[in-house]
Amino acid sequence: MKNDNHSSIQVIDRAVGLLQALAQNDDSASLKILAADSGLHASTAFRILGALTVHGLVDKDTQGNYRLGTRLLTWGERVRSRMDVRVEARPVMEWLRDQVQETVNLTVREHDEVVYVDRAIGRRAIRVEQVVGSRAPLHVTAVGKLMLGRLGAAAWSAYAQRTGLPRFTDNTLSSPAALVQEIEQGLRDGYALDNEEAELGVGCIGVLIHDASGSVVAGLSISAPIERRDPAWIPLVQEAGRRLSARLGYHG
Amino acid sequence: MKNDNHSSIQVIDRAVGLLQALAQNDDSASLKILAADSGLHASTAFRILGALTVHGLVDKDTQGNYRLGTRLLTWGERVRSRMDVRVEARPVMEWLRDQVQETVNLTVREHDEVVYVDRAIGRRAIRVEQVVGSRAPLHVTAVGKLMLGRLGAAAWSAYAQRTGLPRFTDNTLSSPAALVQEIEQGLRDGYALDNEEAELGVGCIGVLIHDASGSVVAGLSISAPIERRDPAWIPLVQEAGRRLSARLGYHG
DNA sequence: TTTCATATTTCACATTATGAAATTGATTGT
DNA sequence: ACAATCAATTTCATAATGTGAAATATGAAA
Repeated sequence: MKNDNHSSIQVIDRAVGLLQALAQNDDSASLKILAADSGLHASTAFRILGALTVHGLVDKDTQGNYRLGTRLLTWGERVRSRMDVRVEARPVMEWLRDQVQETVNLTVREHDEVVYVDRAIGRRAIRVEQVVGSRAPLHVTAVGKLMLGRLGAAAWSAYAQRTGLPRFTDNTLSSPAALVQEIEQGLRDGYALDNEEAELGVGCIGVLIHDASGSVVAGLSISAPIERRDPAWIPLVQEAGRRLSARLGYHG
Repeated sequence: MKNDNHSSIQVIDRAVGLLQALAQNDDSASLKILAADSGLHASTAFRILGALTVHGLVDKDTQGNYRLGTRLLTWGERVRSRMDVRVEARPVMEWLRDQVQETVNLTVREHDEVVYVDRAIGRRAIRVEQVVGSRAPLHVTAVGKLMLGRLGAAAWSAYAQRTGLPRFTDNTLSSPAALVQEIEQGLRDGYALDNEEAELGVGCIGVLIHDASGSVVAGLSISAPIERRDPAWIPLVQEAGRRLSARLGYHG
């Protein structure tokens, strides 16, 4: 390590320096200029720029000059929508909650689990409430099955193997075949249900939320005592999902 | 190099892998999960994430988990506005050209020069035309002096030393003191002039264009035969600059 | 065709990044 | 309150990587 800052890695410092130099020019820049701006030997700059290009952080224009690559747009959008999603979701969640008088949850996926990040609590005395910050495995939640669905078939089987699909109730989908069927159905329908799979007595209707780049950034769901859950709410959840995705710039 | 792809640098591949893992989780992620997703040893992931954090590509939330950092938002915005600026500029340039019947130019800065990237040609038979793709030194153009101005005082003197401020006409500002005075005036006024400094007989009025993050992304200017240039056009150029910046998301 | 500037490739080796092990800190269970 | 467990962080010997100087290739200009 070349300095007291023990969080320094020379190649990363150099790569970021090159990206900064690209960000400071308003158009594309030649290898010579980038090497000069970053203080690097041209062959070093050349190789680092090549590695960044392979990953889409840099690309080359038609004259062979370098510029910032579109991967940064994608990641930048992830940062923006992370900042936006809770703020944008609040009025939509309250709208949906007021339509059906039940709790509305906002979740995000973290690896094999959904994490409850916000909620609009239902107005009835007997209601479902999830603790913000709490988690549930993907396969036992409506939105978690959709999130898993969007990761692709290889991810479904890897998830099933990794977790063993533990049962939470008699209704939990515990075989890979049943899970795959449910996921495929949910992707087709554009919504999914939790039929007392996580907890007896609790039923959910969930949809996915997309950002401007089309990526899934969250899940939105109604949770209610199973006897009150009403299939008539499905279009309302889907409408809320569309509204929130649109607020995040998704127009797919 | 570990594979045939000669554009590979291991640390960059690893850093990008970690950033991708962060992008795929919808919320922040722990070190353990990131190491597992990326196949890296925890101490290796720890150091790489630390280096990325120093540069703002990653940050840690209040629970100590990692997430994509705001520098990516900034760079992503640079990519977006590069894509947008020419498209958004076209109607504004045509509007401005129609107001004054003279050529309107769009430029970007590349190191010590402005590059002409688009134009709306004036309608009079005798008119100023710059070739798209051609360049001029910053100090002899209206917008170039403003662009240099926004880089800060240290950059002004470095530029003067590096280039020697070559004279193009008797009107070129060739002393550092004269250039500094002109730059400061332009930053105060919110526009700058080229008084036959690049070419005898040609006068310009220019303003800077900003993107949503407040960065300068381009310059916009009218170029006319000096005897036709009219100070009454200054508010029109400023209005065109505001319109174009607003279209790019700037609200400052 | 020749010249020149920039981009790209090669390679010996100096320096960096690595991973295994140890240590520290936080959380959970008793 | 204390012990156990787990994740994060630090240390350090060294293997492997990234480096820069030199050579070569390429394309534009004269």
